[in-house]
Order: sequence, then structure tokens, then C-alpha cells
Amino acid sequence: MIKDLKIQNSLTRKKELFEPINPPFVGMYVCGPTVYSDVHMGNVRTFMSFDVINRYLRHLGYKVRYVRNITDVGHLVGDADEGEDKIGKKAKLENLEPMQIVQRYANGFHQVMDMFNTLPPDIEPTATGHIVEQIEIVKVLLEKGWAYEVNGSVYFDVNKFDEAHEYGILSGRKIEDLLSNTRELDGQTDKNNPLDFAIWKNASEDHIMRWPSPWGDGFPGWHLECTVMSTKYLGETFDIHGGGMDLKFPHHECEIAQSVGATGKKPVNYWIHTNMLTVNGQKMSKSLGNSFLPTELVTGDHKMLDQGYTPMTVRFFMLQTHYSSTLDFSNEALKASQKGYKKLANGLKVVKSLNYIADDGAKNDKQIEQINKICDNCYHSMNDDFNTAKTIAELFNLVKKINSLQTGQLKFTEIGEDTFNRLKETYISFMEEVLGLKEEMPTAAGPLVDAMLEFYKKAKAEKNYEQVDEIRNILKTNKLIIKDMKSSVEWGYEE
RNA sequence: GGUCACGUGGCCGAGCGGCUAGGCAGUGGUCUGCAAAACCAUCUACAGCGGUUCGAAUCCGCUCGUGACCUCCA
Repeated sequence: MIKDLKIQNSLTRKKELFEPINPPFVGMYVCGPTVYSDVHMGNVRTFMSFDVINRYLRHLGYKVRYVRNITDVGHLVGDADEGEDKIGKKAKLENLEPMQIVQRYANGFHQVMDMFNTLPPDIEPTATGHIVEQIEIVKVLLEKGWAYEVNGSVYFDVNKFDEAHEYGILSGRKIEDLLSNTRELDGQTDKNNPLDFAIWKNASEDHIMRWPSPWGDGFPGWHLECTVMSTKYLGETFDIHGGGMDLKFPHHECEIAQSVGATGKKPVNYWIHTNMLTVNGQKMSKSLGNSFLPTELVTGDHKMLDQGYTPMTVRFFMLQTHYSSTLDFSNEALKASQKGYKKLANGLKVVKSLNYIADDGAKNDKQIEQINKICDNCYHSMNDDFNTAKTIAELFNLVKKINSLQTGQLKFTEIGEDTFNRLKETYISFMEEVLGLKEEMPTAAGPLVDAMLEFYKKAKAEKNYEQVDEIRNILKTNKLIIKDMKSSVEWGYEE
């Protein structure tokens, strides 16, 4: 195992060697979705990126505690601290209990994550499940003088915090700049300063989601839940905190302020921010109306798509780009990914079927060296800030070797049993374990396909070419192809 | 306006100062009943202009262009 993982830390803006606080344990917190509507592909990209990070850390032998929350209260529509609760709004609109909304979209979220072969987090806490803890931290912040109460709401005093510590270290913002850019807002009466943010909000008469507190009935501020839940499950200082880039400011900045205010400690050692999914160069977002739902992508039922794409094609497509780059969504790119992915999937199928047999090849040091180097590079690439794009390029290099072994163009004895085993193990583990790419059978008919192959071979031996072509066509309509090789006949996924 | 990214060949995308990225598409071969698959070979690059350096896609400056954040957003 090659272990010198480097991570691009958003906090320091540098690529740093990853050193967990208590190895082999690693604590990772990722900001999850607000479950007030369906997740779109942009959301999926972020969670997929962290899925690979989680998977690779485990592959390296770390004991990861992966916490990803579900926001089910406190996230407001529109301007900070003044809008309606997103979930409450949807509940009113549909005349449902807010928790029904939460359950519906949380279920949907899990289904989507599962569809894209994303591993579930170890702990998936909800904001409403931690009201008590949130009230406690509000008390602490009040006691320590970092917050003030006005009309049943409690606000974090950003100015005061900035004097003692430094507000804006993560996003590189200065308080003066922020102030000069603050828009004049109506109804912003309670806050002392426009930069202050609510940590507890008074609930008006018609507000459905409410809990009793020392300051009257209310609900927690959005930024607070992450501080509380990450601290509760991972400690006051933990290893990795992740989320989409758009959460850097103000969400993560506020989290830092709250944590430092409450504990006096730096909450997170490594911040990881993933980049956005774009459509025609513009960020995919619900408000812009350019978002794709996972189901639309799979079925192809969207005005901008001319066909559907399987979940693994999409996963592959996303992993072909580094998580910190924007990724643009287009039919052309997706189509190219479909073919590329099939090639990798075929490689997986082939390598699993290969077993070392001593043949008539002579030991070939150059091949041995090449294969070992590619295997090493899989680790080097992932160690380089989880560079999945580069890792995939290495896997394609391995596919060439695998295919050559299958067709007999490369002999087993040329590379030897050890190298063969390493090749097989590396390819399978990086595909399935690390990248989470699996085979997708277009038909649920493995044994039947094998039977067809037997007929094919027979027809071929009898030079009954009409039947040969017919069998080819039948399989092709089922998205399978026949690989006619010198020594054997096999089937594969149509590319 | 402020802050910060980015601009790579027909397309998508790695690249962090010298050593073939990779995929898709194209071209030429090997193989094949014909194909397909596979393998081998091959063609198009680093937005522009300066500078640093023995050497720059890679560092610095300027220009042009695109985007993100500054308000809810993964």
C-alpha cells in the first residue's frame, strides 16, 4: 500500500500531506442536502466526490467515521434570516406535515445515492434530532458574549468575533469589504449588524416548525446544526470537513465562527470543497431552472438530452474530472463517457474471468515493469488529492494489458504470476472499491447469454454463417456483442 | 464594484518547470468467412502579448474571454 496522501486544503489553499489526528481513525463531516425537494445532478456530484474520498480513505486502511447530515429545519428561503423555512413552506404548499416532506425527499435522496452506488455515511444526523444540543450551544455562545438576544431571536455577533479572532479566514473575506457590499434590506430590524447571523430564531404565530427554548418558541439557525452535529460525533477538532464550494461562504465561515466561539479551538484541519456542475458553462441550480433530475438523466426524458444514460455512465463521466474543477454537462461528453465506461466495464468482466495459466511465453521484464508502474500510478494519482481523472487514465492503460492477455497477444508467462495477480487485484479494487464503478448487466440473463454463445460456437464450427449473423444480431439488440478471438469466444457490453 | 478561479488538440478532460496523460471521434495496419471486439501505429494542443529561466502549458505581469462567491444553493 502506498500511503502519502495529499489533500488540497481550502483553508490554507495548499496541498498538504494528510495526517489524521488519531490514526488510523479519520473523522469526516460533509454537509448534506436540505430535503425540501428532489436532489439534482449538481447535488449528486458533490456527494459522489466525497463518496470516492471516503472509499479511498478506507482503501488505504483508515477507519473512517463519515458523518453526513440531513437538513430538515432552519434553512430559509431567500435572504438570510428573514425568509420562510424551506421545508415549512413546502409543507404548507402541499398541505402536509413538515416531517412528511422531510421523509419523502430524504427517501428520494437515499434512492438516488444508492442508484449511483454511493456508500451510505456512518452517521446521518438530522437537525431536528439535535435541537437540545443546539439550544445548549446557543447558551454557551450567549454566556461567552459572542451572541446577543433580540425579541426571542439570538444572533451571532460577527464584529465582536472578528476583533478577537478572524472572521473570513476560509473564504478570504475581510469584514470591511463584506460590509461595504451589504445591500440595504428592508425589515432587517433585529440585527445589530447586517453580517450577524441567526443562531436561534423566534417563531412567529404561523410558523409550523417550532421548539420551546429559553428565549421562547423558535427554531435553530441553519449554520448551527453542522457545528453541533460535527462536534458531537467527531469532536471539537476533527480531520475533514467537506461540502460544495457554494457553501464556503457564508455557511462554513459561520460554522468556524460558532465553533471557535464555543470551544476556542480550530474545528477542522482539512477543508475540502468540491466544484460545481455546469450546464452550458453556467452553474446548475434550481433557481436558474437548468437542473437535471437523476431520473431524467437515466430515462433521457429532458428537453436537453437526446438519450438516457445509465447511472454508472454518469458516475464515470463525473469521475473523469477532478472534483475541484467545474464539470460541464453535455450530450456529447456523456456519449463519449458511455463508450469509455463500457470499455472499463468490459475490462472488469474480462479480468475477473482470467486465471493465471503457465503458457509458452518467455519472461518479459519490460512488460512486468510497465504493469507494476501503472499499478503504482493508480495509488500515486489517488494520493494526489484524489485525482480520479488520472486514476481512470491508468485504468485504461491496465485495460489494454487485460485485453491483450485475453486475446493471447500478451502471454501469462511473459508477466509471471505475481505481476498478473497484482494487475488483477489492482484493477478490480480500484474499479469497484475505490471508484465505485460496477458492471451493469443490460439484461438479467447471464446463463442464457452463455447458452447463446454455445449455439454461436456450434454454428461457427459448422460454417453456418447465416445463423452466426443471426445470433450476433439477437445479442446486439440486447446491447451485447460477441468477441471472436483466436482461442475462444466471449461476450461483452456493446460500446 | 470586491474576492477568487479558469481559458489545453474536432470534442471531453489530466497536467503544479525538463520525461507519451487518458477517453471519444479520425486515419493506417494486424486479426477475421465478413464483421465486431482486441492489439499496434498515427494526426490535430496549450487564449494573446511581454518577462523570469539553460529550459514554461506549467512561474510573473498585462490584455482579452468565461465562470463562481459576495443573497438561498452541493
